[in-house]
Amino acid sequence: MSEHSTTANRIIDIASKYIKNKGYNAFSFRDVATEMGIKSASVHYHFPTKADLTIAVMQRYCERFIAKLGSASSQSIDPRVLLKKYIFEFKLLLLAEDNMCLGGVLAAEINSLPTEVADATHEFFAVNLKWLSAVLQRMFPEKDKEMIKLLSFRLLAILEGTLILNRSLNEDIDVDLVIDGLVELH
Amino acid sequence: MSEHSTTANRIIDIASKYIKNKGYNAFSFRDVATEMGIKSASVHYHFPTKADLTIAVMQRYCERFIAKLGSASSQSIDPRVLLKKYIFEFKLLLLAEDNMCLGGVLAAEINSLPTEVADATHEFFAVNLKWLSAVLQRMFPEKDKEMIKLLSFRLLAILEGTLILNRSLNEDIDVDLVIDGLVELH
DNA sequence: GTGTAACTACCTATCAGTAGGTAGGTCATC
DNA sequence: GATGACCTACCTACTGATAGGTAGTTACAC
Repeated sequence: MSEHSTTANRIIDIASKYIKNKGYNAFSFRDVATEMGIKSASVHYHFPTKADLTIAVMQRYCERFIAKLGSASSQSIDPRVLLKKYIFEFKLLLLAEDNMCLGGVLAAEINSLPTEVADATHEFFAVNLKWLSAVLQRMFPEKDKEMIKLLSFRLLAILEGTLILNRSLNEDIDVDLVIDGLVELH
Repeated sequence: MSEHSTTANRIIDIASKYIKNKGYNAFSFRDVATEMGIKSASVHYHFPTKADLTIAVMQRYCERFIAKLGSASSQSIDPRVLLKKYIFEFKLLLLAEDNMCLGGVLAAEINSLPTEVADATHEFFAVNLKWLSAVLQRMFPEKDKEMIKLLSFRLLAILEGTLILNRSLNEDIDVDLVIDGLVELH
């Protein structure tokens, strides 16, 4: 559980927006500081390095999503409902601001990221795939683990791919539409 | 038809590798020049600005792909064969070096790109979708244009999404596997 | 209740490094 | 002698980061 001051949280808010928008390598402490109305040195006070700030952004992003999702294995809830919830929260939380996912942006830049940031990005996707796999396995108990892994991978790939395409084509095609009928078929 | 000297072509080769790897904002003229064994000022001689160089990279990338694909509407070829060819060339040409697509990397950074570069990225995906739509329409003549557009979009989204996920998860899941059985079902 | 130490949240000023880009020179080839 | 392909040398702008200072707050000792 990360605990940040209100100022630190505002910094994370703004940094999050900038990273989603421009990527890790194109945002700067000065960007964030200027929008905050403080100096870049003061941002360093809250987050010593750029990597520290980005990790904090990614951690909060990840934590909030998991908190919303809840347990993937809670037997009381229909996995089909859980899957719908996943898409719903993905759109609501992760795509808030600029219709883009932080994980996707950082993943594209992964080879020019500090290792700790790259690890945080890796972790984000790993957590997502784990959750999805648990739900899909409950939906299709007859399928083997490899197949379930592939289905989760495909699902997440479509989500991230849709965002990338929408962004570069200036379109706004709904992920629901792109995913529609994909899972039920199997 | 872009016509470049051998030096210019080598610069494009190296720049292409760097952009795929690190993205637009994390590669520099000095990177390219050093690997070429020349000075960064000499790279400016061939490509006045960073945007010019990146556009040249993207243009050659796009041209080569289209040249390999051939016409999507040539009635003599089974569209199913054409689609297989698309995936084949996508893997062979576009993913050469670092198993990544230039379009996907640039798309993620699109809001921090010079407009001309953003336009070239847009163009790349537009061309891809157009080609795919033509082929899919021949495969499914009964489907309306909107549905065909959606199917093309989904296909390309999976491809780009798979690359993004593979990259950040350090996996190497084959796009064929992720796509398998997707088109035939419809 | 005053003195003082510690802490928080900022500031100014500055650093070394790197970015993209330019001006002007050299030199071989045609 | 013009051109192409490079060079040296340099510029300005910006990057992430650090040092050291300051005002305001809180905590505790006397």
